[in-house]
Amino acid sequence: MGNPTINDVARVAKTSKSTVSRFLNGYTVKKETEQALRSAIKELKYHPNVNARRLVKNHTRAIGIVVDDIANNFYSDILRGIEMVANSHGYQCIYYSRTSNYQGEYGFMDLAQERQVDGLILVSFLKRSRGLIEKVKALSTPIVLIGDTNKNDSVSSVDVDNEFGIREVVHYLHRIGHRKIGYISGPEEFSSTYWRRKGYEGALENLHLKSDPSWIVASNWSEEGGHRAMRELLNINGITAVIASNDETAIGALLCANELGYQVPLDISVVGFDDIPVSKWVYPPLTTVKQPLYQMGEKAGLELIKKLNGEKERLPERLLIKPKLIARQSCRNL
Amino acid sequence: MGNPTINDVARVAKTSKSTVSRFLNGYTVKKETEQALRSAIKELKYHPNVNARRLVKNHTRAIGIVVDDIANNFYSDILRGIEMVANSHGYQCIYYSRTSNYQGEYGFMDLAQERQVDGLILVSFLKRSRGLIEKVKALSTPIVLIGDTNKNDSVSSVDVDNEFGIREVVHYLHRIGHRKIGYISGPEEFSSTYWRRKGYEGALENLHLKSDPSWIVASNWSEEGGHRAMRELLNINGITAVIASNDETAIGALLCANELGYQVPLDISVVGFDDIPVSKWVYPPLTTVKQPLYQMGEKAGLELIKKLNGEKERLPERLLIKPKLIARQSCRNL
DNA sequence: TTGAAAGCGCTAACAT
DNA sequence: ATGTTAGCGCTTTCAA
Repeated sequence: MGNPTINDVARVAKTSKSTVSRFLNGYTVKKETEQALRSAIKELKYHPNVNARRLVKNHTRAIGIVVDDIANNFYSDILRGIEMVANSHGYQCIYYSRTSNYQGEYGFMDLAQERQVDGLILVSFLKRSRGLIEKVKALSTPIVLIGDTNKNDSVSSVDVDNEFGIREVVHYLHRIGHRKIGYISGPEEFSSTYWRRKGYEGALENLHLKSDPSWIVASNWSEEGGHRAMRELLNINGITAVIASNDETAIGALLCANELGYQVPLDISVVGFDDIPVSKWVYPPLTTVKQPLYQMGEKAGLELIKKLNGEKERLPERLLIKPKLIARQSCRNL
Repeated sequence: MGNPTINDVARVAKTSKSTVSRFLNGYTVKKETEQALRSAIKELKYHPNVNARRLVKNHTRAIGIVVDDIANNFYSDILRGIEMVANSHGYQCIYYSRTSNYQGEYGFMDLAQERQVDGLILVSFLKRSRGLIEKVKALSTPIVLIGDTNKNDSVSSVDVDNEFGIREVVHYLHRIGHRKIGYISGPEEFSSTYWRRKGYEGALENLHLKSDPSWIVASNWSEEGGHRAMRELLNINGITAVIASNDETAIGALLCANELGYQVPLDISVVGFDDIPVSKWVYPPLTTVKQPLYQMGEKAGLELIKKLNGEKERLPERLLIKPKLIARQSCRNL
């Protein structure tokens, strides 16, 4: 009735279960026993029971990836990156969706504590609470964070260099002649909002460009939000460009400009952030900053695996990956 | 060094491990022992080892969800639906990404065979090969399919009623006066392409509308594809509406019409299928068919759980869920 | 209500 | 190269 076990295999192959186990684990056995083993396994349709193995080995060769919401496709490429390196190192990925899980916000910790996974990667772009960080540090399981990070957390993390990204944009705009640049900021619950705005302000200062608090308007990162923000910004006399802190907002800004009779980029330049797929389909194709999502996943995965292997030489604790400016057609060279 | 075990708990609570186990599994123990147990567990930071439990119980209370690509966000709501019912029945979800997994196309079968999960839900909208179906039927693990299904497969499945969806569209168009309707079909590797086209052809016939092979043009379901297809369709004399078999294609069609100087819906009506988020942002907001994704996930999850519980009364083997027409502004009432 | 003991399917000394 | 044995951490009879 039950599934065939290693004992059954041993029996039909006329050997002992240790030999079966050794064979299964890649140790060499005599040619003839190997033959017998192979045919026994085939005949019985034997498959090892990972639960038994995990119990004795005390590791799972699985890593847990916890996201706020599995149905949020913004992570997609990050997940691909993690899976890629995890698989190529013999690790399986198990996803845990934080919000949709009825075990609650910290339910993912059980994954580690109950020994379902050997390590954890937490991906979230929301600001992480002190409580979360403390809990995570108390865990004996190796862990790495993707997204909101802090130099002082003493837990490994990788993030986009948001500040750098926006700085690049400002410099680009400056290079092609813009001097009066507006900024549409994002929701405060995302840490990137802080860093991107910092990039904007810092770059203006570096370039000795004029700035004014009224040139920064907040939005909720939605298309409508971008639309509203743009309407305000367009009132500013002499403004020639606006930087939106994400693509949806930028698209809203584009639409708004259009409706109000402005031509982009002739009358006003706009640039976004993220490089979401639609950004190249809108009219005009949006100049934006491409997030190195896949690469972030790779780096985080690699870092976790190094930890799991107890390797000493590792990536910097807080790794910031530089995003890349994608110049398309939404900016005018003055 | 090692993690605390049930034995440690027994020792500090001055009782036996069987009692600890019973307590952990919800059996009642004496008031005092309960107290002792609770404080021992807390003191030791004890967490049960699921691998040991799974080994003896011979089930995992986990279901595997296998998708073609975890990074394809089209499934999102399906996953949400499955997670929802799975969690509320005490099951955990484990995701398995088929293509990105180096274990190969059938690697997901190990999930079941190695007893990592109690059941499997396979979601894919690509046509499934005979080989896959056979393998899956041979599995002793309960399984349900989402997406491409076949009445004769004798494996439970749920899918959208694609034929019904397009039929609704044709009837709607007919009701508002359209008589000459073009159709942009999709790639043959998706089973829905077949059913949707069947819906189009069947409805035309039912309504005694004229039809012509040249009114159906194939596309690859991309925006560019829709663009190209539309250019052809626009050459047809007297055509007043075109149905695209997905939203991206419909958006391409919209763009094409615009570029060629047609006004939508004044000069030509267009409707899509899927109701992807952008479809309401485009101009004009796209009339389309909303896929009951979340519901499909729920139904499939429920069906699997019934199987796992050995329940007799179950959903029909092949469950087709009706999608819903969302009338927005891309169709004109003639 | 509790404890003792057997056993889930596997791995890893240790011995041969 | 292989078999014997002890155990991984838990659940579940069975007896008390």
